[in-house]
Amino acid sequence: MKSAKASYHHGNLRTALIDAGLQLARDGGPDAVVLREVSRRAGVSHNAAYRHFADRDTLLQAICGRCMGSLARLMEARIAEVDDPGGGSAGDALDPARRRLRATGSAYVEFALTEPGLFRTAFAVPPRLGYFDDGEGAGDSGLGPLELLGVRLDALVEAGGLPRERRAGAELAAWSAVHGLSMLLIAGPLRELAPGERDVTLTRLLDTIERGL
Amino acid sequence: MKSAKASYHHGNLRTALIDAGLQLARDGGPDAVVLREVSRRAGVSHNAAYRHFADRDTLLQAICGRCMGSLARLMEARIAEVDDPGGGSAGDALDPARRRLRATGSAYVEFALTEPGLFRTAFAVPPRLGYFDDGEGAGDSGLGPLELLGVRLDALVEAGGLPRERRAGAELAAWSAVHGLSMLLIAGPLRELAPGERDVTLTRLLDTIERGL
DNA sequence: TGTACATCAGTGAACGCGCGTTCACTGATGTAC
DNA sequence: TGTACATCAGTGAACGCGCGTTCACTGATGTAC
Repeated sequence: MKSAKASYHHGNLRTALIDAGLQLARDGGPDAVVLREVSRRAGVSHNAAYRHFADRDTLLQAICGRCMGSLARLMEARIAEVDDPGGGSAGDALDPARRRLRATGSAYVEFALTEPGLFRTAFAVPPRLGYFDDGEGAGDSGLGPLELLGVRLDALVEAGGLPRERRAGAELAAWSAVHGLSMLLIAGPLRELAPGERDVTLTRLLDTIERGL
Repeated sequence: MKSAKASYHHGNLRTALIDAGLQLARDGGPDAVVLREVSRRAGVSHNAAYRHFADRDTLLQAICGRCMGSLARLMEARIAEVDDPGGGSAGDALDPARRRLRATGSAYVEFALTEPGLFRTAFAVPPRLGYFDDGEGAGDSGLGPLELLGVRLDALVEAGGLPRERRAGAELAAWSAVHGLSMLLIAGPLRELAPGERDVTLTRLLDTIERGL
């Protein structure tokens, strides 16, 4: 029986560093992901991280990917919660398709509001590095937030709720809307909005998008 | 004839500090607004700023206000560029109203793309301080970005292009959409998008919003 | 099975940097008489 | 018009802090024979 903590070689330091960084990001956003503090929390000297990451930016990039993955997973969960009314009448496919699309958007905003630090970090990939470089940023289904949205839009087309010729690029309009609302609510001029007003605003925004698509 | 530069008392240091800070924000965003560097650029020792601002955050707040004002002014300018077709047929009011609304939105995104540092700074008011505390953040008309948008929506209602019962809260849906697109384009996953694709995306987004309102 | 050795993941100390803020001060300005 | 003085906007030095990164190193691990 060997204690992983006591051993000289950590064994899984890379993961431990990312986990520690996630905790910092959760509390303080991307700027709080500080290499020395991350190492401290992983119980390791502050230069050990260089065995696993080229520099601080590369570590942050990995953490950003994990944040994006968390966002994707919440979206997946909320989509899955929308129950299919089952059999029955023919045109019924439209309603669940719409509800799942709405769930996709409101899960996005929910994540931003409940985990603002992680949300901000998801979009804080250092300039010279890329988003989605490795397979990170995806949820359990292997799809990222944008792709999850795409699947919902495809389903809406199938269900007859969205003209096929308007399908192209519909992701970006819908994505922009929920992303913008999230940003305005967590750090922007709408950050003082009362929770009740936030809900009303989100509902109206989803209505507007649904009509506009 | 006295040289303002040579005199011991600066005369207008407050404004000079804000101007210097704006230059830093323009180049590097809100994090680049560093009190010592601001003072250096204003040609003054690094603690002189405390005669005019309580601390760094208060200085940044003032700079944020100026950034928001710049955004408002570009919006005003682009709205003013939409020429009214003048007299003629009755239903003509609708078209310019729509075009001005679109100009409002595309000016917003234009500002974000051409002045990303100022744009990001406009929305970087320090947490404990407020947006729009003083009369800052407004353009030449005295209205801020959100109010300019509101005026355009009112005009659209007058012109018959927006049902009156949907007027309430319409700002926030439209604002969220252009704000989200801006963020995704300047720092988010869409930052690699080619300029041509950006234009297409913006056009589609404005179409979607216009239909959805 | 036991030993020599290469490899690799850690350590400790140091470099160089820049920041925000506070302190006691001083020089310039404007005002009262 | 001239002078004494209060006020105020600056200065220079220092405090305390924390960061990212690099260096030469050492202790643990696994492998070849």
